[in-house]
Amino acid sequence: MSFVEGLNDRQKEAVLHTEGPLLILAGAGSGKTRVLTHRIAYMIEEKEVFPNNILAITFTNKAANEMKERVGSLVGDKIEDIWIGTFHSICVRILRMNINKIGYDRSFTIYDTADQKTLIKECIKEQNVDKEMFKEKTILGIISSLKDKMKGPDTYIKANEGNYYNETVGKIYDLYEKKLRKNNALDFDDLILKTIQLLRTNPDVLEFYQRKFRYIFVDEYQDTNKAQYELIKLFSERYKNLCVVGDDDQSIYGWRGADIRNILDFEKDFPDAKIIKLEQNYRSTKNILTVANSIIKNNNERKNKKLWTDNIDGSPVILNKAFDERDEANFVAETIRELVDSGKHKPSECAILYRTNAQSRSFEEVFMRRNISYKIVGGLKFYDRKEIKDIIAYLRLIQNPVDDISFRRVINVPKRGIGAATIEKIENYASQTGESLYSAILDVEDIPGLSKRATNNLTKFTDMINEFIAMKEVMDLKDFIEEVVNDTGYINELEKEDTIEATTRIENLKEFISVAIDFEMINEEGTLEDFLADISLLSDVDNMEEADESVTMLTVHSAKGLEFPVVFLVGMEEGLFPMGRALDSESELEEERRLCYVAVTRAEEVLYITYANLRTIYGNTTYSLPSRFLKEMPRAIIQDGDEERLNTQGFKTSNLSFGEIGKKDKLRGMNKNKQNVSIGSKVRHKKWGEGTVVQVKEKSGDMEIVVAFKEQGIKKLLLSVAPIEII
DNA sequence: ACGGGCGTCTTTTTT
DNA sequence: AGACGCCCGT
Repeated sequence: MSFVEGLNDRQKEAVLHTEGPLLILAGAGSGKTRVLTHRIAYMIEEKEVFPNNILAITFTNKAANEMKERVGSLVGDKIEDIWIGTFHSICVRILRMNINKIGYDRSFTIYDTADQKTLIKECIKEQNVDKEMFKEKTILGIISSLKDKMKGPDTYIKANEGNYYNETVGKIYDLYEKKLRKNNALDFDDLILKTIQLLRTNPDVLEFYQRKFRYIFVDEYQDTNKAQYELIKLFSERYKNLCVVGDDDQSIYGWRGADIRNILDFEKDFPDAKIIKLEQNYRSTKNILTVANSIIKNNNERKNKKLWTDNIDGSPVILNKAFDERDEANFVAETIRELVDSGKHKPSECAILYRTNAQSRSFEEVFMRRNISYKIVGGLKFYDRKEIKDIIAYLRLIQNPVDDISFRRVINVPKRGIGAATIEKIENYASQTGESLYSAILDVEDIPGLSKRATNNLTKFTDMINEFIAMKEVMDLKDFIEEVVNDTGYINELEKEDTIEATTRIENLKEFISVAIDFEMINEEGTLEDFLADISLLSDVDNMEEADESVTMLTVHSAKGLEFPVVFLVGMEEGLFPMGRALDSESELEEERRLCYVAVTRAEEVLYITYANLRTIYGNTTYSLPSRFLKEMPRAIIQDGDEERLNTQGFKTSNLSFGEIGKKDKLRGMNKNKQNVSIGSKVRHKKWGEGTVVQVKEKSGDMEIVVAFKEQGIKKLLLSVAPIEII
């Protein structure tokens, strides 16, 4: 069997180049996964590389599973010995075996964002500082970005001497780290950082993994941050057989610490690196690709690369201007209806891509009303639900009793008469003795000031948890979790509630148990520890079911790596896409542009782009201009779906060229003698009917008027662009 | 221990 | 607009 059959020349070259550093610049839809999987298979089957000498790192579990499946179909059982996983899961695997060497217990807990928040709140409180000035979200953001850059609290404090705010943040950071340590817990960033620390301080461990990972792959290299970069460097130092795959044009996580320089500077960091560009696209039509190319070429910070395809021209990209977000949603719904009724596409082949999650609402409303089934990716995650977090907290406490965050979460859930006053007494005592909360209540008599009742309740609690700790050793996972759900009285309390909400929660818990069953099937030797680590590294896209008959709605970010025959890119307006605050920085604007590029390249056959004239964001209705990115698209292959429809709705439309769309709105109405508006004037609005002006004020060279409409209530309008006339 | 009222915030989120 | 967190009253 040949592993280069059916590949193009560039792809073949990438498969055959197995020794030394290699950068594969893989454009969207250029068959990168195919190259990666074939390259691994080729190495194993033809070059006699041992599977256990291969490490493949991806960013998502989904990508990891896909790779496992595809490589597995080429090499069979040997797949078992290859380390394929996300950065985080690979690190967990290494840490589970070795973290005791840097002073943690191997049963460590992984804290998610919510746990981090709880912890940081505690730190701020303990520092006794003005919490108006030190917002948890801001501080968490600073800490996370420092961690991404591998800067510890000490360096930060030193670098900010004399700066009260920063110094204080540094102290909070320091406290945060100490608390994590004390709870035997690691946050997501720590998984990488502690692995680096482990390798740096233990030469034998480092050598072991360097020898083991003789061949290394990293997918989505453009999204790596400093810490991940350092980790890869450590791993690959010995053999330098490092193959990274990425696309600088698809770097959209800069705001999370992804450093685009990692990919732009690969040749500098790894001399003698070979670079292969994959520019042939197998996914999209020529028309779609032309639009994508003409957008991305406006960026400066990029490698020179241009996608091309042998695919057909396809249908023109269709642009639609809507009146407001409801109108926009109706257009999308109608179009999907037509596509489905005419038998051209299934609902599951259609996706709606937006910039912010909040935009999904208008689509949901319209789709629900029209009975079109849909699913939303993102939003409230399964594992973020209260009942799931509660049960997980129980499991974590059982597994790692020094985890105070989990302790606090469950100590009085369900209610067992242990209130805030009692908890405070425990805390005071524990902070004196320096032990964990759970350890403190094991000797409950030693804690001063507790009531008889509280003491009793606490004893019952420790008896229960201790029993669980003993049980987990002898029971299988699913039975054990069921036991916890029942014996804690959690289900009981929900059943008593007898509300629809409580029933949903019970359903969710059942779902959680079936997650455990699935886990047990895949991991026969899996322990509670493994299970907890596994689920804390899961995301929403991972659980996306395929092949059902509904339209997918998701943010552009979540859509990365996916493809759909029909894509609706919606909300293409200045201030929304690109986002308002990205406008003052060139690099942020470029990231928005890459985001737009990612969106466009998700489409295989048909691409619709829509924008609305009027949009309500945060309860504020404003007029918006079409996105600048629209003006970067070539007029020639874009069909303005606008005209016909607007005419039927009675709106004026003009024949201005595409690049002038922005001006169209400004021009309209300017000659209508609107200057004489004052408080009390009666106006008629195209959509909202008659109203009375109640306020007039100047706003950035324009007049903003506030109008009380008879039916629709109070609206703010910009005089120059609002479709109103004075009556 | 719980609920109501009020102020605040609101981009994206692979782990 | 809507969600969330916090404070205070019961």
